[in-house]
Amino acid sequence: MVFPEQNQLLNALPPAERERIFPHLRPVTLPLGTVLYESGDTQRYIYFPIDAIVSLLYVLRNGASAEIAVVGKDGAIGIALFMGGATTTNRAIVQSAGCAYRLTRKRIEQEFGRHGEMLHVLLRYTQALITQMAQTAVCNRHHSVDQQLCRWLLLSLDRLTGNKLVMTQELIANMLGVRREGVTEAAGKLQKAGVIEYRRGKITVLDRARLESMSCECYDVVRKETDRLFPLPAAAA
Amino acid sequence: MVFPEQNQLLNALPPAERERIFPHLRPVTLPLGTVLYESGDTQRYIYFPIDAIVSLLYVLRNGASAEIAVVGKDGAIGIALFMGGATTTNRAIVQSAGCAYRLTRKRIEQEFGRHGEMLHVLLRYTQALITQMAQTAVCNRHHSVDQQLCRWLLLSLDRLTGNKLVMTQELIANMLGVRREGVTEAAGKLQKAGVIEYRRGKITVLDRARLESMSCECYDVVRKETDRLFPLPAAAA
DNA sequence: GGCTATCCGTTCGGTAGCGAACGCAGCTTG
DNA sequence: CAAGCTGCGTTCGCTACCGAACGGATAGCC
Repeated sequence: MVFPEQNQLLNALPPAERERIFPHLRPVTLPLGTVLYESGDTQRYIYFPIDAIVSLLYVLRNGASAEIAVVGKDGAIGIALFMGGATTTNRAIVQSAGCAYRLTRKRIEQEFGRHGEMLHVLLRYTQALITQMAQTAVCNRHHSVDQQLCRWLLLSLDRLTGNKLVMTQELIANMLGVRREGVTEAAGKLQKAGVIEYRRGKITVLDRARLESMSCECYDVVRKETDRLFPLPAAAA
Repeated sequence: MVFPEQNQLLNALPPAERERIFPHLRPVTLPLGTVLYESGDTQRYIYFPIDAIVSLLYVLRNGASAEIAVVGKDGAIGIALFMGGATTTNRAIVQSAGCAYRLTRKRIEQEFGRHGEMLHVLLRYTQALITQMAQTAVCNRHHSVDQQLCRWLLLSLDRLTGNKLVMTQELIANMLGVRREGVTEAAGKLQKAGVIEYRRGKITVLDRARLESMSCECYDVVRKETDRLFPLPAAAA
């Protein structure tokens, strides 16, 4: 079973707001490859993933692409709805199948207009998202494919349960904005080192600690900043 | 003379809010190289540039750096103050000397809490900033130094009056996150082509149209999105 | 059981950008 | 005027990554 509280943003709401909002949440299942919105689309819903992972992907005119940010149970898709723009220049595509709750544009605008905790939660999340995007920009500039693959695997791992990912090298390459061969080579090294096991689109992470040590600092920075903005209930109490 | 209205965000405010806010604005001059805040600093002010240009720069542990976004009279520095985080993981550094107006943290929080037009303007600007950061990430991945230099010159040019920049190749290299030699080479090509004139830290843009055509699509995308979010008074009327 | 699509491994030549190093011209300073 | 610093041009070897192409293995499907 899935519950709205499994999304960390919804979970951060006080009881009164939960009661008000949760009845309007609608659960949806998101198959792999679903496009939640396309660049320039007027977005209709805001999505709160539970066990799905969604990538914000930018696609250039020549077809080349790069991932801007990853969103899972830690966040929401459809920021532009309450930022005032209604559209963005990127694409939101389901990178790992799963389910999510969604809210209509009208509802989220109403809720945002109340200036309750939902507003503050969403704004704080937006800042976390900005941090992730900034880090992605720097990472694209300065770090090797090897390092970036580690970062990417960790980001995905954090948003799933278990240590298995379902993801072809071709798709990872699209996300990282590199060639498939580059991913093959980097993944090969990780496999030889015994850090992961790769088999026809199924990745098993065997040694997470090593993966973290082989990643660039970018993963850690984003993670620490997210933890700062959204302290775990235990830490907050 | 400088006036608050020269900043496009302040200019977008209705008369009533201007009357309320403008008395609290304090003009400051920002010499080249001034650091408005450092990564992790609790930010004290929000700045609205008039003729200064500020770069949001990310500095890696090994000293390498990359620009995340450029802010001039089209925006504000200190987003984190109203997003709820108070700090960010980047540095804000003055890239072109000039002046700005600033507001204390307390004032901007008060103003934000009123839920007036200022809130909406700042959120819309935040979305424009997100667009610019996303584009920077993709640009870092896919485009050549030559193209990125053009993009960068255009971004700076838009935030200044006239066609001259004061900026060494060394500094540009830091912003773009590339070697100084790379900038020298790219600038050399532009100079040979008669597009710019470069002389000891002083750049004169001779042929802006050519510069635009030699730039990657990134400049255009960001510009169009900014225009969409902040239509000029003429277009709005 | 055979066919086919998908997914991954490997190779090869080409190139953009890196790191390091050196030199030179033009401002500034004493 | 000499000295020095700053900003720019140039060079060389090196590496990571690209583009294109091919081949093998696996899984699904009829």
